[in-house]
Amino acid sequence: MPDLAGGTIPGMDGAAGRRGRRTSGPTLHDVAREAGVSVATASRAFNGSSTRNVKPEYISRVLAAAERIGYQPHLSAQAIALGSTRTAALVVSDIDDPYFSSIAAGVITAAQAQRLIPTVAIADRSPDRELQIVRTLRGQRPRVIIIAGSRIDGSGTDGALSEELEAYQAAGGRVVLVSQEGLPFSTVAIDNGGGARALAEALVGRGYRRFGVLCAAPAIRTSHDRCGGFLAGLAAAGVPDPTVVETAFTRAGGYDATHELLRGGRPTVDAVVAVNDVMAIGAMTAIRDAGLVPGRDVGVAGFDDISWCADLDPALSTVAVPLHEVGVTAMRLALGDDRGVRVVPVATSVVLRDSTPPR
Amino acid sequence: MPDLAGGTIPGMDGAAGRRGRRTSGPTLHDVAREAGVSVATASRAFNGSSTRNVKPEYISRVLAAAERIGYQPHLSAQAIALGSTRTAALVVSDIDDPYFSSIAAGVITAAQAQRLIPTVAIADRSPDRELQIVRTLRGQRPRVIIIAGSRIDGSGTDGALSEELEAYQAAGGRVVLVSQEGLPFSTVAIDNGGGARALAEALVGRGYRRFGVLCAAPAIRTSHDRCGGFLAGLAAAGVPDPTVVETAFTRAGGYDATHELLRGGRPTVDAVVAVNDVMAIGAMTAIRDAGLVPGRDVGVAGFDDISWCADLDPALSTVAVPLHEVGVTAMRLALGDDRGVRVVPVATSVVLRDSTPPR
DNA sequence: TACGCCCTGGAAAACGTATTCCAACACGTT
DNA sequence: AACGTGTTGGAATACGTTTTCCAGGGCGTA
Repeated sequence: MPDLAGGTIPGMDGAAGRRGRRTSGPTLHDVAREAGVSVATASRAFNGSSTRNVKPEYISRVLAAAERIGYQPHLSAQAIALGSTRTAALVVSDIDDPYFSSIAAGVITAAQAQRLIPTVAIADRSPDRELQIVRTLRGQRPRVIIIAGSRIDGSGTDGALSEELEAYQAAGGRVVLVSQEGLPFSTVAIDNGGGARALAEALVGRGYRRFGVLCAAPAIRTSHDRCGGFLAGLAAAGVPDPTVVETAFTRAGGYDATHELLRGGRPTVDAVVAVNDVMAIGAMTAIRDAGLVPGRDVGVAGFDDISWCADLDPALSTVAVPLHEVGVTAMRLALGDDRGVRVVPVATSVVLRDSTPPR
Repeated sequence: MPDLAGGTIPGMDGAAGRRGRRTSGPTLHDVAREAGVSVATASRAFNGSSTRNVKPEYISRVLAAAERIGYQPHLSAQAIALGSTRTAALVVSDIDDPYFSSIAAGVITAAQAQRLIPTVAIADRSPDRELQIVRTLRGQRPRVIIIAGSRIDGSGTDGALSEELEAYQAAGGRVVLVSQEGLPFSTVAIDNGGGARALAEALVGRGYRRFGVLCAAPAIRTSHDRCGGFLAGLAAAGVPDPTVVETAFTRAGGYDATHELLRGGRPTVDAVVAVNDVMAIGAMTAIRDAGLVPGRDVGVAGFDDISWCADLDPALSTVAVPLHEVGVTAMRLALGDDRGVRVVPVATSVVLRDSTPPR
């Protein structure tokens, strides 16, 4: 097919590429030609190379030409030439969960502030998926990879994941984990244990004694830590062992477990405490469906302080985690000069509202 | 500033690249060498080029070599060679808002299913920011750009935005807008007007007559359409004109406006209807803060049916929008064969719950 | 046995940008 | 006026991949 030279059908393909290749948009060559300078000069005009000056007149001429033909530098080409991209990868379990979307908001905002392009992947709460994602992520050559999942201990993929991340780091990448201490990478460590412990003390202080604790599979680190902290707090306060129910780490899990807990008709617990807010919200609905009034008949508390806790009725008692800040911190940690593993603690604070009135 | 190359101290950089350039990870060359074949063959071994076969033995040898040295193809380099990337860009106003995070979940999931890399940008509800984002997005050369913002009419940037997107499309990109009819691009059109109209009829059917309508600035298209639809529905039902209050398109806006509306002590309206759920949630809280009971004293309704509507007390009446599906549809539309502008309608449906009991 | 064809591997070019190296030039000093 | 120095533009090369083009080998047919 020696069609080239556009001789065939000169209509249609207008600005299309030299060799029939569908080239997308004007290139630096085009700008240079338009401005009457060399590509080298054009390139320098944009990102004024250190150690080199380009005559102001040329700069403005190049900039004008670029503006005129609508040039935008090809980021992939830059990445190739420079040897490093300007993308930052974020892996979350489920972007539709307010816990993750708040963290994501922080990460993305921080990334944009650094002129980085944030990419986000959803792992669907599956360690296998997470591993697979990280693997393909490496092809992207992002500057940083931030993983805000629910670390699952002993999931079998941990070794492979570490290995993958290790290789990524060896190639110059930066890894930051959110709330997943235990793997050998920099981490934003949410004080889950301490917060849960403080919550236990606060609730005992308000007169609660018989607790139903809703936690997820013990392999889910976050749940494990929160649950453990809460139990420790109870023990320290000399309160008898609570009823611990294991369920899914979701709103539905909270609903189901509470439904089960309340089966007998009259409640056997003073309060239901869930390891996160969405579970607690499910619990509140289950309490209502059982014909009881959350807060009055059964106290309810969660964890995270997602944004609409205060808009519930009764407003939900919880442990506040500065999620947005967690995201920003993760990004800052990833971009910091400090190579090597660092753990940045993030404090949590108990917020008592009407869902756990004094009793 | 970029770390002025460790070139001075020759120690340190171990596995670094040939010319001191900080090369990230093994390349196809390395794989080829390791497998004892040429780069061409190695490349073909991975993505078995059409019109070419490579001997099975070589394929497995290459794959084994790649596995051994932990090779991942450099996506930027592929993008350069192929002339097109595998990224899909999503622009949202605020990822922390459940409306957008649900749509984002749909878009991202659909993108991943197509092995595309989703990038997301946050426009912070600012048209200027949005324009700026789209501009820099073009440098990314994404296959598709999906914009789920709150189109703001007459914001002054509309022309420039269209121009930018037009240029992007001309270069082979695909643009899809979510719920922003009016611009000359393919759109997933949420039936805001129809849904609002149906809501009006349903509420009138339940006995409500005096409405307080909370909408945002008329320039915000979504708000405008919903508000207009609701008023039309009321008019059609022969109900007297409601009190329309203009406020911010957020939870705080809903709260403030309702607070104002209820100032006189005894409510002058039967129901408060907000143009989205987060505003309605703010309204419910304001109603409570005024010493009234939402649902019983004042009906409340929203729009979107974000996930926790049913967990509120009273459960929030609203107009359901299949947000996840909207995201998926946007992606499908973007990837479809069909060039040219298409508008895919998405139906909405009224969901009456306890926040608007029969009156 | 010779010819031609299909098949497959390798060398080289291309993608768009940044940068190194070289040449040309202006300017100040002697 | 000659020389050195500092500055600036342009050609060429590199980045990692895909793809084209070319050459060599195996095989069937005449």
